[in-house]
Amino acid sequence: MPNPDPGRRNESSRRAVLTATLDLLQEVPYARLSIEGIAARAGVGKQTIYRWWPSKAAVLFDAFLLLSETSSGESPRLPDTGDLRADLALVLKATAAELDDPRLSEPMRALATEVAHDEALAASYHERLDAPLRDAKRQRLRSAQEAGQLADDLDLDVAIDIIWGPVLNRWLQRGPVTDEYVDALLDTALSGLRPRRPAP
Amino acid sequence: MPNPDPGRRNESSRRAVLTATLDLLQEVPYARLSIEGIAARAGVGKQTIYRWWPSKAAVLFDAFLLLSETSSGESPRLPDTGDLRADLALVLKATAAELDDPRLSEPMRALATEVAHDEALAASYHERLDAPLRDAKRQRLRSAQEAGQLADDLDLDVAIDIIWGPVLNRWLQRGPVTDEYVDALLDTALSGLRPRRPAP
Amino acid sequence: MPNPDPGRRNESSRRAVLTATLDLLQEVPYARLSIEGIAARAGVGKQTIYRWWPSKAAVLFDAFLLLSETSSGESPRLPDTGDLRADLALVLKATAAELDDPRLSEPMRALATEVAHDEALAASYHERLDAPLRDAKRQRLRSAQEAGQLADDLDLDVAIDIIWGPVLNRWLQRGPVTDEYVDALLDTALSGLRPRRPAP
Amino acid sequence: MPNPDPGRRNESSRRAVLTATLDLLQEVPYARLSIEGIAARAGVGKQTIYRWWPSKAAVLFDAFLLLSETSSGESPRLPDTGDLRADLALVLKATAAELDDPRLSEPMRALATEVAHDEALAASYHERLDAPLRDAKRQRLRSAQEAGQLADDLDLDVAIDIIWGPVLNRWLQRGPVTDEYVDALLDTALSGLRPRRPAP
DNA sequence: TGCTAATCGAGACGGTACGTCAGGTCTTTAG
DNA sequence: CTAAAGACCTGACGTACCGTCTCGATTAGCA
Repeated sequence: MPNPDPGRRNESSRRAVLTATLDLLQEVPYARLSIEGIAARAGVGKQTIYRWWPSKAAVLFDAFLLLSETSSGESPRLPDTGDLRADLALVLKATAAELDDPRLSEPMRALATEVAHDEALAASYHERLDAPLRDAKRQRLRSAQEAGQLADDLDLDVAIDIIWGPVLNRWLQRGPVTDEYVDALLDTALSGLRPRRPAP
Repeated sequence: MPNPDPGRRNESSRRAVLTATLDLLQEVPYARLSIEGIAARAGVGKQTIYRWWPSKAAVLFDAFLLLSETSSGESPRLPDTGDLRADLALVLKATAAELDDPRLSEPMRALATEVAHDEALAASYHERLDAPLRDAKRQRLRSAQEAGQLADDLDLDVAIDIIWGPVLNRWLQRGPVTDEYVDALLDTALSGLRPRRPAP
Repeated sequence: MPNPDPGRRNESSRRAVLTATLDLLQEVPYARLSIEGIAARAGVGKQTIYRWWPSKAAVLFDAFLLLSETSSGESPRLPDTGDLRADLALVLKATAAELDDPRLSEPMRALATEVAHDEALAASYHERLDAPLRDAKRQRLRSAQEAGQLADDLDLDVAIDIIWGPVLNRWLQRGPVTDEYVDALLDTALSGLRPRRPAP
Repeated sequence: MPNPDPGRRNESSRRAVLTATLDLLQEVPYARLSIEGIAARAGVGKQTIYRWWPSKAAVLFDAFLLLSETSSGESPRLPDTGDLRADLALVLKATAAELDDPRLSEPMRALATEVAHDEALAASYHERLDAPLRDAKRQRLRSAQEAGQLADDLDLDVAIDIIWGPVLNRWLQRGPVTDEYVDALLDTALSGLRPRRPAP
């Protein structure tokens, strides 16, 4: 059941709106993205947008959802070669690359900032976008934990924050997220800030 | 000389604009903050705002600067009792408290999201707001490092990101930043994700 | 057979539309009367209206027709007591009263102004509504003429215009149509503007 | 003092709006005349119209006023050759010609129908447009009355209605207003409907 | 009496215009 | 010369209706 909405909603209009949104985000900054502009580009009446989405942010969210579903399978998984450090580096560097690609990063930036201002959108974001990803990350970490590569008493959600939080935060503050940064981050996070005890 | 602008700029108008901005942010979400609204509240002509600030974000930035200067001294310092863990917990929990107080968090949220979208503003932000804070943090960590409480080869900037990044990220995504979270984060970050003692 | 339309037209829907139109005209000014509003009030699909009427004005016209048929018999007649002056005063004062009653005057005003703008509607108006009334008026005047109360060479249609034209015109321009006005009008029209007896 | 409005109203914008209104009325029926269209044609922001006029009808009224001031002097007068019948015929036929010229008749029709629906506009209409004309008509009739060409006890306002009412009414109902009609009307109105007493 | 085609209520759709808000520029008046 | 005030053109907002177009679900005539 791809269409959760009742009524006689026109699927092709829905797609037109979402793709128009994504297209426009490549051309104008999010602040200049207007419902009117989306409707015009999509060849759709404004009312059709207002009928099905409560806000510009909601359109953006669905557009981003469309993008995510297209780019990846339904339930994402992290690679698991047995080498946690390598797997995480791979994923983080891929993420960093996405964050550099305007096709993904512009909608993402817009979504991130809208989430910061909109409680309801934040709930949707966590439920539909963040949770599946976080599950995949947790699963990979648990696998490593079971292999003895992570501390037994490690809080995996905190661990996820320690690995991904700095990257996202740096990106949002428009700092460069280089491969070197990822490597340094992973080394530091995995080993911890304190001195390791020298082997006796 | 806190006023870098030459000419016969009217300081009382400047203050009126900035305080009006902060006041309004307590009443309306940032998206609905308008130049007209600020001018009206400040009892100032619109042109006076356009004359001295290039954008709404710039006004916001100066307003936030005013707020920071008021709340703390010019060069902030982190407490240094010798107990790094305790000092960091104190600071992070204080930060978490500020992030819960709308008087600070609303302008902060607005600034953070504007920074994400505006390269020029991001530069100002890093230079005028982030850098001094980061210096203070780095200094505290260096002190700990010299006391042997942190690894000798630790990259202090990465360490700062690992400590503060998760908190800011979580806050921006509207997750609760509790004292428990801060404690768990600090424990995990300081010790690292890997087991301290590899199984023999 | 009052229903000239062939096919399987639903008479109850027709009535519902027309009475909804009349009802709404008591509540909102004609300019704000909408097809959607009529359909909703009538409990009828919009298409049903568009199927059977070419325009909002056509609906109004039929609604007015319904009103006229209800209030009077099919072929109206003017009273004929032999006293022309009295009969005309009676009729004109009754008309003035109707023009003061929103139940009739609102649809009437709407119809009159639509007629002014719509050639086709004007034709229908003259054929279906005005002609029968004018016939009745002409008949009454002819009766008076035959009784020697009106000039032999009088153009009855012009006479009708001289009697009813000022009243309708005054009403449309929102001037008060009082009994006194009717009396003065009749006296003046019947006697003419010129002095009856030229000075010797 | 041609500009009764306070503030810094831009006279050229005012003129542009009014002439655009008149121009558009030559191209589209009044019902299709939109504020948006006027603003676009006049090269003016919509807000400028909404700032100075309360409704589309008010714009129309001012436009018509402009037209009237242009076509005639400030205080209009009716010709007075001493021959009342001839003077009235001249004026009425000129009026009939105007009513046939779309340049005047379209705004006039629109104004007449708006007046029918809008009490406030009707007041303005009577004060600013109807009254001066009616004064001129009354003055001409009084002159005739003093010359003994009209009955001494004639109510001049009723007389005006009897002469002009039928013409306006016929025009609004889209009947043809021919010279023959005017002649018949004048003859009948001046002499009255009743038989004249034969000279003894 | 059952078939089938038109009609029905409902309402989504691409549009146009509404009347309002704000953006950023410009002009006017006062100090 | 600056500042408050606010008119101006522009563009987007979110809403109301337009007239057209599907949708099942009656429902009425003919077969």
